[in-house]
Order: sequence, then C-alpha cells, then structure tokens
Amino acid sequence: MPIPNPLNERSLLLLKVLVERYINEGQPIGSRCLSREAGLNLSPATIRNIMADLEDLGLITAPHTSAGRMPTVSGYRLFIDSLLTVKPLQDNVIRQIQTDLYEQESPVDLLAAASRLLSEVTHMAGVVTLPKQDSNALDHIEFLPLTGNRLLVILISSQQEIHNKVIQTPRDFTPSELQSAANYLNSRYSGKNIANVREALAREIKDTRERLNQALIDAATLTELALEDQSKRRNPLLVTGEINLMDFSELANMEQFRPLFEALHQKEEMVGLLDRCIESPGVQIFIGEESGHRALDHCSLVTSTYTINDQPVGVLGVIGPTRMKYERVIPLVDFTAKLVGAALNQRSQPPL
Amino acid sequence: MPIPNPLNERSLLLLKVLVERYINEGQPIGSRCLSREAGLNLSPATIRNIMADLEDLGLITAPHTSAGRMPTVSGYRLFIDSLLTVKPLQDNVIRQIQTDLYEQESPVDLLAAASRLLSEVTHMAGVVTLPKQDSNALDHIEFLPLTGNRLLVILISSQQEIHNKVIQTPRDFTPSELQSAANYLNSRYSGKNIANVREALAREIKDTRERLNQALIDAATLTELALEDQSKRRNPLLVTGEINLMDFSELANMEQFRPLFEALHQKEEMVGLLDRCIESPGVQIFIGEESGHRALDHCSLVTSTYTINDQPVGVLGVIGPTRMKYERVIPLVDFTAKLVGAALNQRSQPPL
DNA sequence: TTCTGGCACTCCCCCACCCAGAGTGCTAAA
DNA sequence: TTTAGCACTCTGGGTGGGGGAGTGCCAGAA
Repeated sequence: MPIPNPLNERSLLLLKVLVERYINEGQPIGSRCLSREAGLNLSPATIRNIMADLEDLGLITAPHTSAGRMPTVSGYRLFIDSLLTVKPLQDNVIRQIQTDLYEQESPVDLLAAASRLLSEVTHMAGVVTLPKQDSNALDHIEFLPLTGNRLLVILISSQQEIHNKVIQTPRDFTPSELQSAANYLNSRYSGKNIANVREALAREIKDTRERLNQALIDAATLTELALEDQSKRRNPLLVTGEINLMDFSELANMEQFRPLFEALHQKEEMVGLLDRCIESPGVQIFIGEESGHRALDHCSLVTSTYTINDQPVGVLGVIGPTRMKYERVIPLVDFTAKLVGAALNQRSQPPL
Repeated sequence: MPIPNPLNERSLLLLKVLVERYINEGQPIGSRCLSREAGLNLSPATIRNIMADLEDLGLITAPHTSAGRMPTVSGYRLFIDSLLTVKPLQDNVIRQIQTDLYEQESPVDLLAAASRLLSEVTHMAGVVTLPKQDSNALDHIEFLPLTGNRLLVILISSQQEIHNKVIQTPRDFTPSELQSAANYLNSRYSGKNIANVREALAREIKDTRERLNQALIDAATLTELALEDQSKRRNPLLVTGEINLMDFSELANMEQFRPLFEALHQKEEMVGLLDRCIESPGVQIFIGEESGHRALDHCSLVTSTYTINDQPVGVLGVIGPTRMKYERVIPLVDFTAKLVGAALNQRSQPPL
C-alpha cells in the first residue's frame, strides 16, 4: 500500500488522548505533551508526523502555526462514536436523581426537577421539553360555574396534570346541565387522546346538530372551547443553569454568550431542534455546528428521549461547551431520561 | 458669608447638565463640553472652578486627574430629588401598556405581562413581585375526588386566581360529604382573608372536637390541608429582560454581569429588597450602593407599589445601570403600577 | 469680586517594538 | 521507521514614547 498509515490503531490512540487532554485543559495540545502522555514511547518528532496526518484527515486543527492541535468537529465525532469509554454514574448522583425526581408532585415539577438536576450535576445548562400534548389522554373533566356566564373548566390528564381554564359560555347553564355534560364526556372520552377527543367532538357537533340534541351539542361545545388552546402550550421548554455556561472560558465573553443565551430563551428554535431528536431513541449528540444553529456553534448538545407507555413524548438533555466531559454527560442524560419516563409512567394509573 | 458659593442656582444647573450628559454619553464630562453645553456663557476655566466645588461637596468625581467628572451616588440623588424634569409618557407607550395588560387572562399573566412591558419599553430588566398572599381572600373552594383517597382541591381567590392541589385524605369521602363540606366552607368563609381562614379553621377544629361534630372537623381538616402550602409561594418574583443589561457598557463584562444575573435569580434577596419598598407609597429609587446589595452596586432600581383595594400588595419596577434615563423610567414605572392595580381591582368582583 | 486666558502638569490610551516561549515542519542521520 | 537538530513562525507580555484630553493654578481683565 502506498498510503502510509491513514488511521491505524496508534493514530487513533493519539487522537483519543489528544481529545481527552484537550477536553480537560481547554488549550491546544502540543507534540511534546502528547509524547509524554500517551505512553507510547515515541519522540515528539514522531508524534508530529502522526499529528500532521490527523490534520490532513480533518480530525484535528491548529489555531496557528506555533500552537498545538485541537479536535475539529469530525475529530470529536470520531472520538465520541468510536473511542469514548463512558464512565458509570456515581452512586451518590444516582441516589440524588432518584430521590429528587420521586418527591415531585406534578409532572411539570418532575420535568423541572430533571432540568435542574441535569444542570447542577454537569455544571452546564439543562433542557427539557414538555411532553407532546397529543400524547396526552383525557382523564377527567369537570365544569364549575362562575358569575356572568363564565365557566371554570378543570381538566385532568392521564398524567394527573391539572389544567384550568375559564371560558365564556354562549348562554347560562344550570349546575345540573353542567353535571350531566361532564358525566357524558367522562363516560365517553375518558382515557382517549386529547387530540382525538377534539376531532370526535367536532364530528359530534356536526352530526348531532341535524338531530337537534341540544344537550349533546352543549357538552361538546363547552369541551371544545376548553380544549381549544390546550394544544398550543406556552412554554414548551424548561431551561436551567444557563448561567453556568459563563464559567467556560470559550463562552465567557459577551459576543459568544449573548446569542447563546438568547437562543436558549428563544424557545421556538430550541424546541424545533430538540423535536428532531424525538424520532430516534437513545442518546443523541450534536457537536458544534452540527446542530445547524449559529448560536450553538461552540456548544454540544447531548439529548435523550423520555417515554410514556414506550412512546417517546419528550426530549431532555444538556447543553455545554463542545469541550465537555462526554464520558460523564452521556450516561447521566441516559439515566435521567429513563428515570423521568419511569416516574411519569408510574403516575399513569387510571384515577377515579 | 465667608463660604463662596456652596450650592447656588448656577452650580445646580451645571450639575443637572452634567448628570444629563453623563447619562447620555456614559463618559466623564469635561469643563469644555459643559461650557459649550450649559448655555451659561462661561469659560471652561470658570466651569472648572465650579466643578471643583461640586467635587468638594461629594456630588461629582473624576476617575483620574485628566478625565472629566461623573456623578457620585449623592450627585444622582440630588439630581433625582430636586433637579429632574420628568418627561410625560408617550401616547403609543400608554396604549401599548393598556392593551397589553387588559388582554391578560389571569392575575399572574397580568403581572408577567407587566414585567415584560417594563423590560421591553426601557430595554432594561423588569421585576414584579407577586401579591402578598395574606392580602388574598378566599372566594370559592371545591373538592373533586380522585382515586385512592386523593382529593383535588380547587381554590379560587378573590382575584379570580385558580389554585389546584391534590391532597391525600385521611379517609375515603363520599361525593355528598365533599359537597356539603364545600358548601359549608363557601357559605362561611367566602370573601375572608386566606390567612384568617386558616386561623379560624384551626380554632374550629379545636372547639368542635369537643362536641364531636365529625362533618365539621372533616371539612376544616380538608381545607387546612389544602391551604397549608398556599401561603409559601414558590417564585414570588418575576424577572424579565435580564439579558438587556448586557447592552450597557458598564455592565457588559462577565465580572459585573454575572453576580448581577445571579442576584436577580437568587429571588429571596431581591424579594427582601423589594418588600422594603412596599411600606412607602409611590415611586422609590435606589441608586447604586443604596440598595445595600453588592451585585447592584452599579445599578439603580426604580420601583412602585401596586394596590388592591387601596392596600399595597406588591412591588414592580425596573433594574438598570445607574446611568439610566430616570426622566422616562420614573413615569413609566408609576403608570404601570397604577394600571396593574386598576386591572387587578377590576377582577375583584365577587363571582358565583 | 468674579471671570478668563494661559500654561504647566498629569494621566490614559494607543501603537510600535522587542523578546522569550512554545510548537511546528523539514532534513539528515540512526 | 524513528529520532535529533535546526530554522522558522506565531503569540503574549512587557516597555517606552507620543498624542490627546482635561486639570489646577495664577495673573490679569472686567
């Protein structure tokens, strides 16, 4: 073979050591350092040759002539996909997550706690998307009359989440009318997916109108009003610990940090990015520009989906500098996602 | 009088112009500039003499020998208290606030909108404390049974705020028991201050126990459980637009910005500071170190209380660099506080 | 008595410059 | 194939000078 040694075991080992050290130090790694560190008994000059090869392959790069090398995105990618040795989670972290998650009352509290945990354990930023609404089933609905044709609708989802909404009703309803409307809806639609319920109700309103069953129409109309804005949620993303990112030298200047911070709070974009992860199960990683968002160029995103009844419904993860300790973050995100799913499932017992 | 001219009209005018210009430019103002700007037809040399006097009085200071002067905290204080000419709010701002506030559904939404408005209009950070709970009256309470001795308590306050809580009940209750408990509580305590209700209930549990009226005890116990953590709220402070503060050069470095950001999110301290404002009505201003919080040393805080039924219940305001346009911020905060109070009062009609 | 022009002085900021240090690529020898 | 040596490059810190802005003070004018 004419090609000398494109990617043999030795150069991969050097790449691994280089990435590891760079993640620890945050500064370009030189040949001397690597020759000492790698335990290969090679002189710096030899290392330099190999590094030149790795640079040709686009795996590492030097910020300027007389600096050491640092990994490129491809370098990180290769490192993560093939070279990384993950470290098991520490026992106390496991316990912390378990106790913290299980003592939360509502699902939203649970997810907020997960976000907080992710950011605290990693000292980076934690992100959690709320479950997709269309995966949410209706458990129970109740109407409570207020003054002036206003009605308080209480909606309990199968996750035991409680939603309130005050609606303006077209006419005055008597308590017994409301009661029978609620009874009808509960008996017929409890346990059904909320999106489906809306569809079914729309059909019902249309079908029944012809047969002039006013009571049914009323019940359906009320519920339709109540469910209306249930689908579009206000803040479908929980971000925690953004400020931690200021501790990393590569992000600790205003030009880097500000757009990043804004992107994290510009929830729509982030949700779009995270939603892409929901398709494939398990841990997913976006390195630097891979996310396609300018503000995240110097960041990596480690995510995993969490499931309810084996259906992936949301995504959680960690955002930090590209130079993060993947071997610790990956198992953490993985474990947290699984535990969140387990905790959510546990709540899904049919009530009432 | 031996003292030459400690604080005559002329030196006050110069102080005013200096502060105004410094607020605009952000850089120390020299004697030449002031001589041109003040419209007094005085030579720079004369101005210099007066400036030396003002410096002796501790109203202005020079960062170094050959720089101009900038106001001290006392200088700002004198400026704000005696020299400031407030500008009336612009019509479109007034309209924006009105429409924005009145289209909010719940009181919390309203306050969040107020915080957002304050930060957007000023390009600084908006802060709003939630109303003191003990000012909140009970309007209506309802019990909804769930599975396994769990009970959903729905609590509507006189501000039409809706609180949910799931409680674990000591025993199983029948729907009619719950209904009569709710009826009893609503007829007896509706309109009463929540803190007082708790006290009254505690008394009632004690008194009634002797007479063995189990139904009453049950009702009281349930409500006590429901109200229990109603008093301690989780996030009694809404902060918006923190990131805007990065636009101001004096805060745009990590050493300044980070502690500031953390202080804003370390809600307890901020709430403590803001609660001090609730005592005195109208607009209050803390300049720089006056707040007594290290992180706010380079910031000013302009606040006002908002009232429900003429009782001050919360505080809202703006945090920004000491060098802010007080003549615009003060009327804005004032107006917003009044409008928030008005909007909240309007909701306070007794329902049901 | 008050104001002003002049002058010497001080301090910051910017720029150019140099130098040490770290790391490289290349070449020739082991 | 590996290594030692060497010339080269680039960064970062330190130094030193000059321009600019502003001051304080003094003597003379109004």
